[in-house]
Amino acid sequence: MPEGHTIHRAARQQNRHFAGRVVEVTSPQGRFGQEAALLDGRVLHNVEAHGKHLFQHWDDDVVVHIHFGLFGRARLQRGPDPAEPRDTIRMRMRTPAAALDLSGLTICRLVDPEQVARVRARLGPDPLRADARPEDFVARVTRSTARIGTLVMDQSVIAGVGNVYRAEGLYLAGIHPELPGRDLDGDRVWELWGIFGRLLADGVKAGAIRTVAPEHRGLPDTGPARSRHRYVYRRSHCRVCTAPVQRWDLQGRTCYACPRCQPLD
DNA sequence: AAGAATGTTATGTA
DNA sequence: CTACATAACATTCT
Repeated sequence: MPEGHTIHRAARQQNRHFAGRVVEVTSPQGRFGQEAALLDGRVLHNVEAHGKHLFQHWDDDVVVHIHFGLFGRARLQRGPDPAEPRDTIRMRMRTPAAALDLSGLTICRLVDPEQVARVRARLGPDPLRADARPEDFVARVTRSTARIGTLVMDQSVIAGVGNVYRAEGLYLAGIHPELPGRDLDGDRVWELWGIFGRLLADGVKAGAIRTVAPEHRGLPDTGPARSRHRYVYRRSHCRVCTAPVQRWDLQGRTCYACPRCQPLD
């Protein structure tokens, strides 16, 4: 589930329900061990997202670094008596008003501010952050011989884009994933940045990835219901021109493109 | 009910 | 130094 929009949404949700409060932290199966005990009863100050990374800032400069990986999920329950945690829960945060269960995480560790800086130094600009420098993205792309389809998935090039946004963003830009970055005009790369920014912001708002523009929603759609809100991702036919969608492996991930709307030139 | 999936890193190769 | 393949790890859904 998680691309950048999910992580920023989680940060927003945690700030809304837990920031500024004393939080009970538990690790039901002991999967977050003594570290949960260390956090338990502290005040959570602020939660921040950079790309797909989440940083919880607790009292005394204690920071929890979280990464959702492919399977990570955050489930919120309102009210004073949440259901029993299921056995995959890594960390449960709780106040009298709400409980949040985190599962499937690939990273969940205590770090200090220097380690936070080290992680963030490896991340490229995040279109959802005010401090993003889009020119860094444009420069990296236009200088690289790597294919644009692999560049936009590289978190040091742009932070927050995953496999769905890759497929849909490149589709909207009319760029074929196999094109080398350096073959693209700077203008088109700026445009691509804008598209990712808009898609990610929409994703945060909607809590789901829905990329189809209003003018395309009325088109007849033969695709399965689950891909109704997509142009090419996991579709057999292009949402707009109905050409068969190409599907192939790129760096171990399935890549999708419409050969007609995304010409290879 | 096996298999695929909105992810990253470490390691080896050319 | 760059690019890319592979394996390992995480869990849920169909």
